[in-house]
Amino acid sequence: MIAMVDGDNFYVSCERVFNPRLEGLPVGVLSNNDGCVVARSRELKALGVALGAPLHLLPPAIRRQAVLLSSNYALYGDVSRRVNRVLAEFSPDVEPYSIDESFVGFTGFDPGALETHCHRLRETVRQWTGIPVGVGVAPTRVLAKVANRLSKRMPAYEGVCRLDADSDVTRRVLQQLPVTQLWGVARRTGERLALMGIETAWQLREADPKQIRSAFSVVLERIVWELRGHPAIELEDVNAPRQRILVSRSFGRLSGELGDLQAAVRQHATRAAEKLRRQGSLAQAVLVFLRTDPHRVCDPQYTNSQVVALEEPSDATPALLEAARRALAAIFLEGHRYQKCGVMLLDLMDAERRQLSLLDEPKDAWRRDRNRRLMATLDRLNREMGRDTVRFGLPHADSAWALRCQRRTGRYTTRWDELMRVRTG
DNA sequence: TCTGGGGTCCTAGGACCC
DNA sequence: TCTGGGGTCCTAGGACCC
Repeated sequence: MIAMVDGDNFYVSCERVFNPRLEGLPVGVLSNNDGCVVARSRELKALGVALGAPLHLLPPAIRRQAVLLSSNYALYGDVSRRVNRVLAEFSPDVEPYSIDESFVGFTGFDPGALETHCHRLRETVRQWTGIPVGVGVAPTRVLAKVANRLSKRMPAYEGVCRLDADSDVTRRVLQQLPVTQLWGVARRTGERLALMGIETAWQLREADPKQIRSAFSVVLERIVWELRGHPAIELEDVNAPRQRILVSRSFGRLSGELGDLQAAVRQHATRAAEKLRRQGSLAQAVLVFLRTDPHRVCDPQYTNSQVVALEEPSDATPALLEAARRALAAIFLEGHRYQKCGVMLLDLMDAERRQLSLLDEPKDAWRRDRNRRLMATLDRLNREMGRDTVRFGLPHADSAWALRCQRRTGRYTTRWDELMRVRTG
């Protein structure tokens, strides 16, 4: 059996841990740039605010009534790690899946005692971290997701719901569940399934896996097997190195200035390089993209991207910055007002397994070693003394591309200075 | 005025090879 | 009228996730 554990309104719950006055109030957390609502407390949901609702389209009455906060990912990430440490007390097999969800394997545990065990798990997470979680237990991940959903919607379960593969309860649940509510089935697939007369999770479960595979894909076939209680989905290790690294942001306001774009691309490439070194990889190519604002239908639209290959695989910020600069120069057009740009690092490889070239000369090895030590020193300074203590190039003051996040609460668990605001603020 | 960011996997189809 | 066959690799794009 496997459990899916996930935080109730996770971002809101994190905020409430550090500000109990938010309990009982309609609270929302906003995306980057304070753009739209990405997490809602139960009270905010009750006011009819949809997930993803743009902030500027919320009725004034709701904006007055609700507490709307900028997102504070440093805080949420830290709380998430704490929750996972608690889960590890209950099983050696914890697989973090996203910032607010983890699978917990219970292979070899006494099936009869599982629910009691999960109730204790849930209470301990609440006590030690302050985060309320729901727990869904089932033989497969897809069913565990369904069970998790039930654990939150049906008060009778008190936060822990178990679904066995062939019980009457499972059948009734799946018969009432629209197929698009399943993990891995979204609108597009739902539309095509409806044409075949498959609208509930139960109907999908009863479909012929081979037929599903040929009409759709192996992905959907696996979901059929999982619904029947046969595990078919393995999770890739979230700690495995990423295969590509993307850093992008919408601008705080639109800009047509090359200088603004260059500054933003520099910043994104710098961040991407830090992520790259943290996971011990080298990049072989850099992609830069930019685009105008698709919501301004009257403005001329332009979107483009360019890949620049590096001369040799690298994790050195200057090499990546230079490639990004050239990529941007290749696609920048005067006369557009840009809304977003980003930098992607591609063809990543393990730094330990660099292919040595026959053409290498001693000075190449020396240069690489010097670069490596320079980057390591820079990362250490920025880690210990604060981000951007040492950086390449200067930031623009009041940059057009800077994020708006005026409603952010303190990063209480990772910044001493901001923790103090709890007491003084 | 104001609409997020960062990922993965799979498939189809083209290029290329012998 | 009929114009090989089989394989690999790569890329773009679709679909999905949180």
